[in-house]
Amino acid sequence: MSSLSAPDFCLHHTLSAGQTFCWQFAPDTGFWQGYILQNPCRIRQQDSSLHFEGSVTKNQIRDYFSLHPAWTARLKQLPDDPHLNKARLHVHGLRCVREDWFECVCNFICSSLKQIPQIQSINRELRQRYGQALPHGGWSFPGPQALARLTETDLRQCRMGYRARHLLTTARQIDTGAFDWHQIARLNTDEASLHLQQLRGVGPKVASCILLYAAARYDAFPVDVWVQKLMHELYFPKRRQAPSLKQIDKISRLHFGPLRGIAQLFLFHWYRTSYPR
DNA sequence: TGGCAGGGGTTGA
DNA sequence: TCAACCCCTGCC
Repeated sequence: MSSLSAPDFCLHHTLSAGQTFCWQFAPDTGFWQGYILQNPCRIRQQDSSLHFEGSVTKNQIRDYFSLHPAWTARLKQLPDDPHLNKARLHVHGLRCVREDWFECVCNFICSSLKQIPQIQSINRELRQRYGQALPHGGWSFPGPQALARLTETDLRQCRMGYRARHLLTTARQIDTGAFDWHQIARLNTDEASLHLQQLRGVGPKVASCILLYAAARYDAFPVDVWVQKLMHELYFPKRRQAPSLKQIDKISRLHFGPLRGIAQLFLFHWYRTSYPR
């Protein structure tokens, strides 16, 4: 068992915030079991220390959980907003993960009209059916090439329903080179979002999630029904109708600035788990 | 036990 | 703008 210091970090908030779907919590041992860059590992937090075992390195853990001083510095740049301040207090230690990009694409294509446990189940099925057994246990997440070889019927066995067609087309778009992930680095976030939306099953919401959780684009602002609800309730309580997606996009830029994605992360997780109703 | 509504979007008409 | 898309869960 190895350890590393992780002050101002909460493993539990970070892994239950709907950013990543390859982790499972074992309440009896207090360990989270999952994968970092195809490395199976078990991690437990005790105060400000992380104890872990598996084939993962300390630096991989630091990169995955954004355990860098830059993160703390970034938080200081968030606006002084009463709701956001409350959210930051309630879900203190929540950080943005840095997920593998292809796994992130697949997770969020499968996330439409699905709840977290179902997305986790699809991730497990994809690994066990179409990944490879890893030397230290567990299964790799299949790459685009492996998925592109499959049929829609194969993918439907992972209980993803109509999303199978989307996932298969996307895997083939990537495998044939019709879509190039590395383009993202050369584009600003709005352009990168449009680039991602060339992939089948990727709309504005899924594209923003991919940019935020796999490309560390902290100005990406995913708007789902929860964010729409919280923006309405917290920021426009007098309006009868919920603000439109376009209005929320505009307001979030003005109100939260270039780190609006981090603001979204805190508000979303707080609203879903601790917001008093 | 079974029927029904609804859910963390996207597509295509 | 809106129905259709699958499957799972919670509720009655």
